[in-house]
Parts: sequence; structure tokens; C-alpha cells
Amino acid sequence: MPEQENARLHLVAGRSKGSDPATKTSKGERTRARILETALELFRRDGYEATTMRVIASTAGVSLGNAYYYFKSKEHLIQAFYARTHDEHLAACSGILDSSGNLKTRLLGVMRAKLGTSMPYHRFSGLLFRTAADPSSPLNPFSSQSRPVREESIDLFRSVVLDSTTKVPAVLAKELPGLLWLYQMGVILYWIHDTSPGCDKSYRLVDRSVDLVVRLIKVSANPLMRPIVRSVMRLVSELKPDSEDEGKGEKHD
Amino acid sequence: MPEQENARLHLVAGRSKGSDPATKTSKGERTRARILETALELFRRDGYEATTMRVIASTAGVSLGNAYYYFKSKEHLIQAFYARTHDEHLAACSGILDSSGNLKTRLLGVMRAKLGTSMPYHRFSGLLFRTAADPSSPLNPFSSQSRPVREESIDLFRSVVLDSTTKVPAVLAKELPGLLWLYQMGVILYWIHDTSPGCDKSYRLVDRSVDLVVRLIKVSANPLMRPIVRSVMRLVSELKPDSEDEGKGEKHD
DNA sequence: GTCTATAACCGGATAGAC
DNA sequence: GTCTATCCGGTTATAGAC
Repeated sequence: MPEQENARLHLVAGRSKGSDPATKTSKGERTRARILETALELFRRDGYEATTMRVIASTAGVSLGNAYYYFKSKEHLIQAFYARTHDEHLAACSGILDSSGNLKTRLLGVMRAKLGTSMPYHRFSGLLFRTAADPSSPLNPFSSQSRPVREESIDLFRSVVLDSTTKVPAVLAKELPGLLWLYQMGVILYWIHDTSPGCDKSYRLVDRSVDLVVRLIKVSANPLMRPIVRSVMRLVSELKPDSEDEGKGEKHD
Repeated sequence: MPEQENARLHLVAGRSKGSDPATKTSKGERTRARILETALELFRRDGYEATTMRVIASTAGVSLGNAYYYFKSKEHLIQAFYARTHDEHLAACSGILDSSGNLKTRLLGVMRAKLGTSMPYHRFSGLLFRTAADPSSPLNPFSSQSRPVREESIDLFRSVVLDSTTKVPAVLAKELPGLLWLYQMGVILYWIHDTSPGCDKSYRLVDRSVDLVVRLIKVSANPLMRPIVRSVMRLVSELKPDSEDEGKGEKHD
């Protein structure tokens, strides 16, 4: 399925400087970028629903049909948004990850950075999660089409764990990055519903829960916890891979 | 806001036999019921998106505008769906809850019943969760407008815990029903994305995780766990109430 | 005041000409 | 690669019937 490859290429277009020398952006690439910039701008300013494809198109100086030539649907603009915020998150994390080996410090830094970089899109993210929760949408974070971005996110947590000086029990090591990613998703879900001023509650949630998570990781090394830890890990590994039948949903790309 | 009262009244219409004697259903109530039945039937058969309001209306033998007279939006049909499945869930649970006092048995019964009664709506529920995840939607399970149904669900878990013979540590007791409801939401979220035949994986998840949950509850009584349990409970109680500002979202009823 | 219907509006999406 | 014209479905306005 070459289209999927293509989608991924588009996704990263403008991030990793193209494989060709210089800034050899074709006209199409520039048009595409212009539409995307316009859309994200309008989403942030007016929200998702309030921003119509017609307005995006006209503001970007193209026709409605043309906008649909570059983005198959309004939701596909969101995929681009995913990639964008992930890059910003990475950038915001690098400082802490380079300077500390303490697991708690690292995880806290990553989680706080996640909230920080997401803040400008608080309202927008609500809608994002809306489509994200739809299993038949290619945009949902568990779908095969989201795998590339998902894997990148999990990689981040892998580096949080692996490059830390804190010793992680062997049983946990393999699944931990994926679990932390899931934990992050949970925090985001809370944050989306958080209407406290400045989203203070979400920050408190991060502070407290990171502490908790790290303590749980440490406690899991205790022999008393052995059977429970084992159960958890079996549960996780057994139920994780949506195996062969992924992408069976109604909507295809 | 009397409308909200009304919405709730409508919600339970046809459930608790009206306050008036006999089956004094007005014509409007019958029309309303007919539309709802038709809609749920079509949702189950064709899915949510594929079922248009026009088809619902014509199948139910009313005009489009008339359907909107009874249900303010397509999504409002979902609120009725919530109530419906909750009632079915209650009925499916009663057997186990009346016959066993064992916490694990009770919780397992409730969770399996939840999956069982939800199965006919597997596809539909995906879409449901879609709008449910939108914080500005009155349908999201955390919203103030969903409170009545939410409280009913939590009550079910309260009875699971309170009427069991297993002793639950005091620190946990207060928050446990709400946490179990949250746990159920998590299971549902997994189930929605579960494409395994017969949703076997979801059933396995329930079997394994119920075992785990019950063991965690018991372990939490261990003095070694004291500090962590305390942290968890503080976290929960501190971050739970979306306090005063609920319903501040864009969409109002 | 309760109910029903018709005719629009609006925005996401598509077809097909250039 | 770009446009115009059009479809389709959720939603609303509004007029009248009971």
C-alpha cells in the first residue's frame, strides 16, 4: 500500500528537511504547507468546528476543491497537527533529558513539557480527542495509520527509561515505554477536560502522578509484589497487539 | 433551568412507569418512543453515521422537523441510549448481585454483564465514544448533564462494594465506587477498539483485570503499601471535583 | 399550548472540466 | 494542480393543524 507510505511522507514534509539538496520545495509542497499553516492558525484562533474548510481555503488563497486535493478531509489536517506538536514536544524535552539521569526528573520533565507545548491548543485538542476516540477513524492514536507517530512518542519514553540511572526491574523494562505512553494519554484526557485556570489541576496531576508512577516502579521490585507485577505484565502483553486485524474499520484512508 | 429537568424527565420516560396511574402515555410520548425505538434499531443495524435523521424520521413515520421537535439533535438520541443500556445492565446484574457476597464474583459479574449488554451496540458505541470524548459535548460522561446517569452507574459499583462480604480498607471505601466506574470506562474504551472475534480479548481483559483489581484492593491493606495508597487517595480526591466551573463549555443544552 | 410538516441554510465532501 | 458546480446530511425557521 504505497498510499500509506505517501501519507507518512506528507506527514513529515517540512519537518526533516527533504532528502533533496537545498530547499527544493515544489509548488505543490508550498501550497500544501500554506494550507496547513492557515488551518492550524485558524484552529487555534477560532476552534475546530468554527473553522470551515471554505474559510481555510479562501484564507490560504485556494479553492475549496483544491484544499481537498491536498487534505482528503478536515480530519486529515489533524494528522499534521499530531506531528507538529510531537516535534515541539521533543524540542521542549531535550534540555532535561540531556542534563539529568534521574528517572523521576526525566519523566516529570517530559510530562510537563507535554502539557506546556499542548496548551495553545487546549480547545482544539478536545476535538482532536473526539475523532481520536473513534475506532474507525485512521486518526485514532491506536490505529495502524497512527503507528509512525505513536512509535515516535513511545521512543521518547523509551529514552526516558533507558538513559536514566534508576534501575528498572527487568520484567517491566520491555513494556514500560508503552505503558508510560498510555499514562501520558490518560493525562492528556484529563487535561482536555480540565477547566481550572491555567490548567493548574493538570499540572498538579502530573506532579503527583509522576511521583506515584516512579514509586510504583520501584516498589515493583519488591518480592511481595512479584505475583501482582507478573499478572499485570501478562495482562499487558496478552492484550496489547491488536494483532492481524487492524484497520478493519469502515473508513479507510 | 427547567429545561434540564425536562431533559431528565424525558430521559427516564418509558423507564420508571410514569407518575400517573395506568399507562397514560400521551400521544407525544408515544411518538417520542417510536422515534427512539426506530433510531436505536437503525443505529444497531446500520451504524450511527450511516443512519440519517431523514431515514429515522421517515421510518418512524414522522417528518424530519418533527423528529427534531422531540430530539434536539442526533446526539440527543444518544442520551436516551445511555439510559437504555444502563437499565439493561442493571437487569443483567441483579442475579449475581443477589446471590453472591464475594467481591470478586460480584465485580466480575457486573463487568461481564456490561460487556454482554453492550455487545449489540459495539459499532455504534464507537461513535458514541467519539462524541462522548468531546469535553464541550453535554454527552461526555464527565459532564454535569450526564451526572444523573453517571451517578446511577456509580451507585451500582457502590452496591458491588458495600454489599460484599469482603472487607475493604477504610481509606479506599469512599472513593472506590467512583474509581471502579472509571475502571469500567477504561474497559469500555478498550472494548470499543477490540476487533477480535466475539471480542474475546475484552472478556479476557475483564477476567484478568478484575482479579488484579481485587488483589490490589486487598494488598492496599498491607502496611507496606500505606504511603502509596495514601498518595493515590490524595491524588484522587484532590483532582476529582471539576468544582464550580462545570458546564463552562461552548455547547449548552 | 402541543404537535406536525415544508422549505430552506450551512458546511463537509465529490465529480469532472480545464 | 486548480477550479466550479453539485451532492448530501445535520440543523433551523417558520407556518400552520390539532
